[in-house]
Amino acid sequence: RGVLKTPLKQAATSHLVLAEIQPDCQPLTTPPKPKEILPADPWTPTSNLKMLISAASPEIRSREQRRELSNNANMVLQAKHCLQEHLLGDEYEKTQPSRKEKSLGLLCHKFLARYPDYPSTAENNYICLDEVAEELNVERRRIYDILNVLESLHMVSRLAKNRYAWHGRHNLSKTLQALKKVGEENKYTQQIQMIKKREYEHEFDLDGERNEDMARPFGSNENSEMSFVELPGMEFRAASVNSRKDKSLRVMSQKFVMLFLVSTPQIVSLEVAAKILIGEDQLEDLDKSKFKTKIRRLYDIANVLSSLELIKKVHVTEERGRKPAFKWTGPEVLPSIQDTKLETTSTTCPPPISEPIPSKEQCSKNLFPSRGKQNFTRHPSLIKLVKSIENDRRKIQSAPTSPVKISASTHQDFAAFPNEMAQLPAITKHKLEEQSKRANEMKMKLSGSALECGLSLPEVVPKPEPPLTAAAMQQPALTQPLSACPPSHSSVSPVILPHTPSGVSYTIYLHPSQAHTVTTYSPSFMLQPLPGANVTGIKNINSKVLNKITTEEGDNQIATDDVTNTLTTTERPTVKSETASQQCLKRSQTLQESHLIKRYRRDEENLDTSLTFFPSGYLIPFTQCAHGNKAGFLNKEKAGTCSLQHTTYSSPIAGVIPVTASELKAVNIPAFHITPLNIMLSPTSIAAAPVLSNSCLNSSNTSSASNPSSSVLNFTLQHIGLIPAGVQVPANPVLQHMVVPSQPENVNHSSENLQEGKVSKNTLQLPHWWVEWEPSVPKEPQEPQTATENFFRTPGGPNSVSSLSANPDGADRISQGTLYIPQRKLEVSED
DNA sequence: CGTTCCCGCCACCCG
DNA sequence: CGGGTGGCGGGAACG
Repeated sequence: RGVLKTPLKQAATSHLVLAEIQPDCQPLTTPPKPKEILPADPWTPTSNLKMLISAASPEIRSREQRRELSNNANMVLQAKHCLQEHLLGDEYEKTQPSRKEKSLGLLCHKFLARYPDYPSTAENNYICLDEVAEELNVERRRIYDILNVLESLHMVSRLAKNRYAWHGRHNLSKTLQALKKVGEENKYTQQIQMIKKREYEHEFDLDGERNEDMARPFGSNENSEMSFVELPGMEFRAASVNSRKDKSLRVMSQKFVMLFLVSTPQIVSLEVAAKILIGEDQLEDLDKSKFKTKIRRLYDIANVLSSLELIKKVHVTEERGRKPAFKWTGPEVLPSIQDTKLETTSTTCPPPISEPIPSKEQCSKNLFPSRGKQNFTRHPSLIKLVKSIENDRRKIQSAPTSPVKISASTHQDFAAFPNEMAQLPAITKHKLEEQSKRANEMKMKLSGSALECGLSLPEVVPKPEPPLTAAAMQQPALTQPLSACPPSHSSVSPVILPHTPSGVSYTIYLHPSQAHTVTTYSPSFMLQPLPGANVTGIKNINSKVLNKITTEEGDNQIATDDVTNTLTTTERPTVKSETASQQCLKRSQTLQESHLIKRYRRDEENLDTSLTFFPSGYLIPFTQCAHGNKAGFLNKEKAGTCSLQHTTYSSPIAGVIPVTASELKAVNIPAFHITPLNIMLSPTSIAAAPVLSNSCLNSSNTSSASNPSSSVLNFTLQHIGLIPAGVQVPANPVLQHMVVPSQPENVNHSSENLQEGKVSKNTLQLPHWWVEWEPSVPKEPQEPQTATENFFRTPGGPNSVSSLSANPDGADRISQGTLYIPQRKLEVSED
C-alpha cells in the first residue's frame, strides 16, 4: 500500500516545472489514477461519482447536474463526452484525472460514502487514515483536510495518531447548537453587519476623497479570539490526543459554520467570512495575501461542508458583480434547548414537548450534560490561560500515540468495501435510503421541537418589563465597539444620494428575504436587496418571475398556522437569566444577558446604525407578520428565507410603516416622478422577517396581492413629497412607466380598518395590519411627532391579525421589516 | 481574465 | 531523527 503512496508521486512530481514541461508524464503525477490501466473499472470514476452526487441529494442538486444524470447510459456517454470534449485526438488527453475529479468535495463524498450517517453506537467505527488514504487514492494530506472539518463538527474524533473514530451525524445537532450559541456570543451578526457596512461605505468615496472612515478597522472586538468548540463528552479524548486543537482549519471551519447559523438569511459570502475570520485573530491589517490564503482555506472547508450538504454554493450579486457565497442548507438549528435524547439513532419519534427552558444557563447545561468540565467554548479573554494550560497538558500527556488497537474489527470495516468504485451504486442506494429516512426523521423533529423552540424563545416572549426594556436600551457600552459609527458617517450616507446624477435611475432595494430578489423590468427601477441586508437564497432565475418564487416559498401555511396557534396558547412568560457562567468572568456581562436583553441591545445597535446611516430612510415593519416567530421554522426553505432577528426601528421622520417586502417587490416608480430617493430596508431589519411571514406573503399574494405595497409606497412617496397626493404608483410592473390615478383595486381588502389619516384616501390605503401596530419602543425623540407618526399610532382593528397574540410585543412586530433607501443591490443566485 | 482550489513543500510536534 | 500533522501559498485548471 505504501508503495503507491508517495514515492512514485514524488518522483513524478519532482518539479512543478518539469511536470508542466512534460505533460506526458502526467500519469505519473497522479499515481493511483489508473486511467485505463484498470480494466476492472469500465465506468469512469467520473460517471460514478457524478451519479453518487446527484443521487445523494436530488433535491439540492443543481439542475445542471440533474440534467446530466437522466440515466446511467446517458451519464456514461456524457462523461465520455466530457472527457473527449476538447478531444484533440491525443490519447493522453482523454485522461480522466481532470482537476474536478480530484476535488476535495468529491473526495469527501467518497469518504462519507464509507460511513453511515448514523452509525450504531455499538459499532467500532474507526477510521484508519492510512487505509482511507490508500483506498481513496489520495495523499494523506487531503484526508487530513476532510477529517479536520469533520472533526470540527464532531463527526469524527481523533483517537490516536492515524486513527479516528467515526460518529456520523449523531452529534451534529448538538454541535450546531453549540456553534450557534458561540457565534451569537461572539456577536458575529454584528460583525458581519459591520463589514458589510464598511463595504457599503466604500462605494461612496470610491471616486472622491479618501475618507478616514477606515480609521478603526474593527470595532475593537476584543472578544474575537476563540478556540475550538468542544462537545462535552468528547473533549477529553480530543484533548489528550490533540496537541494543537486550536488550529486553523478546525477552528476556522467552526467559525465559518457559526456565521451561517448566526446570520439571518443564512448566506455567507466568502469575502465576509474571510474578513471576519481574519479580523478575529488579530486586528490584522487588511493583508492581501493573508486574505487570499484565508479564502483558499475557506474553499476547502466549504467543499467538505458542501459534501455534507450543510451548505451549498450560491452567488450574491451586487453592484460590483457577483461574489461567491454559500448558503446554509443544513438542518435548522434550534436555539439551545435540551434535546439530549435526540441522539438515539434510528427513527425516534418527535421529541416530547418538553418544558421550555427560558434560562440560557439552563439551556447550556442541559445541552451538554457533561461532567463538570463542560467547556465547549473558551472565552477569548481566557485563551491565553487556556493555552498555557494546554501546553502543560500537552507535555504531560503525550500526544497522538496509537494505543488503542482494535485492529481486527477495523479491518473488517474496510473489508466491507474492497473496491469502493465497484460498490458505488450500492453505496449510493444505501445512502439514499438513509437520507430519506433521515429526512423524515428530521421533519418530525423539527415540527415537534418547533413548538418548544418557539416557547423558549425570548423573542417570542412578549411583554418585556418596561424597566427592563429601558435598561436594555441603554447598553451602549456593550455595543459601542461594533456599533461604533462615527457621526461623520451620517452625512456620508444620506438617503439622497449625492453622487447620483440627475436623470439616472434610482433603485429601490428591498429585503430579499421577503421580496425574493426583487427585480423589475424597468431598467431604471429595480427593487433590490440591500447592501447590508443579507441575502436570501433566491434563485436568480428570471428576474421576472418573482411572484412565482414568492408563492412557491409561501407554502406550508397550514403547518405554520398550527404552530402559531399552539404557541399562542402555550405562551410563556419571559424569564431572564442572570446566572453568570462562572467560567467567563470577563464576559460575564455579556453572558449574563438574557436573550431578551441581547435582542434589545442589538436592536438598539441596529437602530442606531440605520439611523446613523440612513437618517431619512423609511422604516417599514411587517406588522402583519406579527405572529411570526421562530417557531415557524418548519423547514429549511423557510429558514433560509426568513430571519430570526427581531429588531425595532423607528424612523426619525415618519415613524414606521408596516409593509411586506414581497408586496413591494413589484413596485416601480417612474423615474421622472421621483427625486433621488431610495427606499431601503434597513440591513438589519431586513434580516428580521419572521418565519411566519410566509403565510402572510402567501395570503397577500393570493388575495389582493401587492396592493398594500403600492399603498405604502405611495404614501411614502407622497409623504416625502416626491409625488403629488392623488397620484399613485402602480404596483404592477407592467405599468411601471405610467403614473396612474388611484386604482380602485389598490384598496386594501381589509379596508374596514383603514385609516385615512391626513392623506388622501385615494392615495393611501392602510392595510388592517397597519393599524394594529404600536411602537413599544420609544421613538426617536428628535423627530417631533408628525402627522404621520400619529397616523401610525392610530389604534385600529386589534383582531386583524389573529395570531397577533402570539407575539404581542410591538417591538417585535416592528422589527419584521424595514424599508430604507439603499444604493446597492444584492441578489442571490444559485450556481 | 477571475474564480476555484490542488499540490505538496516544509514547519511543527512528538516519540 | 524519523514520521505524523497540517499551515500555507504557488500556480494550474476551470469557467
